[in-house]
Amino acid sequence: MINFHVDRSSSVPAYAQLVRQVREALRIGTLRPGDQLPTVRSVVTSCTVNPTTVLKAYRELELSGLVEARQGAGTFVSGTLGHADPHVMARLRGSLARWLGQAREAGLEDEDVQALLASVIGENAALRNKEGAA
Amino acid sequence: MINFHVDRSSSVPAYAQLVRQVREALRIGTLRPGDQLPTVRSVVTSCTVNPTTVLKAYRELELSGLVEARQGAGTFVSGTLGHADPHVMARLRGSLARWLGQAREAGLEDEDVQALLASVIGENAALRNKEGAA
Amino acid sequence: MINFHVDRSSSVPAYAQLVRQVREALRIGTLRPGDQLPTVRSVVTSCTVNPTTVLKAYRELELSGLVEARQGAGTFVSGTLGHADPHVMARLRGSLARWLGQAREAGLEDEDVQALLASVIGENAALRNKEGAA
Amino acid sequence: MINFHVDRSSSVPAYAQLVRQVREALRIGTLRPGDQLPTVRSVVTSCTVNPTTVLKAYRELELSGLVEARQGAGTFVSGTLGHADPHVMARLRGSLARWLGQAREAGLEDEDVQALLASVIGENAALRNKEGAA
DNA sequence: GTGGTCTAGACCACG
DNA sequence: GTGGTCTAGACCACG
Repeated sequence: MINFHVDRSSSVPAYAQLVRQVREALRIGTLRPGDQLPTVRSVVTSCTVNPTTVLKAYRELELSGLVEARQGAGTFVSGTLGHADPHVMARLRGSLARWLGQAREAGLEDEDVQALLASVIGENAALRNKEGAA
Repeated sequence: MINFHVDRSSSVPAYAQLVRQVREALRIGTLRPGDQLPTVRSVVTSCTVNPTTVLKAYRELELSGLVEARQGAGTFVSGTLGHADPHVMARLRGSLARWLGQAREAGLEDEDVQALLASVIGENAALRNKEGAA
Repeated sequence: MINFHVDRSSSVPAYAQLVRQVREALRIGTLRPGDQLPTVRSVVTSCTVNPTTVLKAYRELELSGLVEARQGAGTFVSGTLGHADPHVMARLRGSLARWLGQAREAGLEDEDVQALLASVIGENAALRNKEGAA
Repeated sequence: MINFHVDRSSSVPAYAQLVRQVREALRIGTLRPGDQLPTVRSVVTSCTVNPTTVLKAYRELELSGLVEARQGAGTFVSGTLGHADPHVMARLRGSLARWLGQAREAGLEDEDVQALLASVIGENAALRNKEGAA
């Protein structure tokens, strides 16, 4: 079962952090259709947030068709995100982990690594736009 | 000069997006001490945000010692973030770009890629915590 | 609870006056960790300022670690300033009050008294600098 | 001749800092009618401010009748503030300096001392208001 | 022309 | 009800 964590000092709203964590888990396959999400009550105690915050996150996930609340039973994953082959995913994950190891050895911090990926993705998008226009 | 963009549909507040973009540019070396940030008014027109939103972002950067506002003159980078050797940074960027190429070929979307990195970073941190405790 | 007052004719910005009053209250022990600050809305009505002005003050105090805003709950003192023994503080306060009485009898106004203290502090600092250099 | 200093990190505008310093010097007798203020040019270089900032301060002092600009000659003190006997003033200054010595020994910082005076003055004012009303 | 303060007021996040 | 973000826009401080 997914293990939520909420960073109160972040400028991202708490409910959005929960939504993002579910989406990420769906992307990397940690969460699959049929899996149960933590109960609202358990998130309230583990993350010290208000029930309405959790409800807002779950409602947003439900509206995008990713989860389904079953009265009295709990909230369950009902959709998927990303469709890559799990084996390919595992391979890519491995090579990315190796890359991260090198980055760490070179002294890069988490924020450096994230900035680098953001930059490479952005550059990539710019390139494709150009090609698309050409 | 850095080129801001604000995604209004994001749950990340506009001012926080600006802050993050400056921090990322400092991380990857696109922005260096002495460089001028866009004037408040230019960001207002280019990103169609309110002056106070830009000022809030610039003020937060100033309080963390990264930029310096000189009244009547502009806002200038005055600090650094991340201290990796630019050559090493360039090499790592290159290998990450190649990895991204493979990921794209395998059908991964931006959100997949970001989720993967977040997951690998998290796993890595957990490992190091364990080692630290041992 | 601290009672703010804002002097609109002062050249000190309203938000800075609020910040200063909190800092002074922390110094003299009127405000202690755990105490709640007035709600943003109550300051708005009592001092007839704008919510953003109060928020700016509270945010600055929060960034310097002196208070903590809990959304939906209020803003609370979370830090301290000055560490003098309350008893010593009370004694010094008493002798200063007596001194002020004499000053008033001699016809000194508030501004005279403040100027005198500023001057004595400055002289004192100059002396210590000299000693430090010697 | 008065020696200006401008704290750029203060929230008090630069021009207001200059005005305040002249007023304080008049209060404590450091500056007397007939004394010359520094030339605009010299303040510009010593405090690295813009000529217009100095001019604004001098103009404000002139409007309140405290100084007089003589074309081609300079700016001169033409008024007074506070009317205490210099000998009394010197005596009060001495006792305040002794009090400050005790405060310093007790570990109080500048900000503590200023907060204490502000508090004692405020209390005093409250008392007099009550008496006035009675 | 550049940054900074502030108002009046809408609307959101959270408890 | 509490803090937080944001807009539209006036006006000030400074170079």
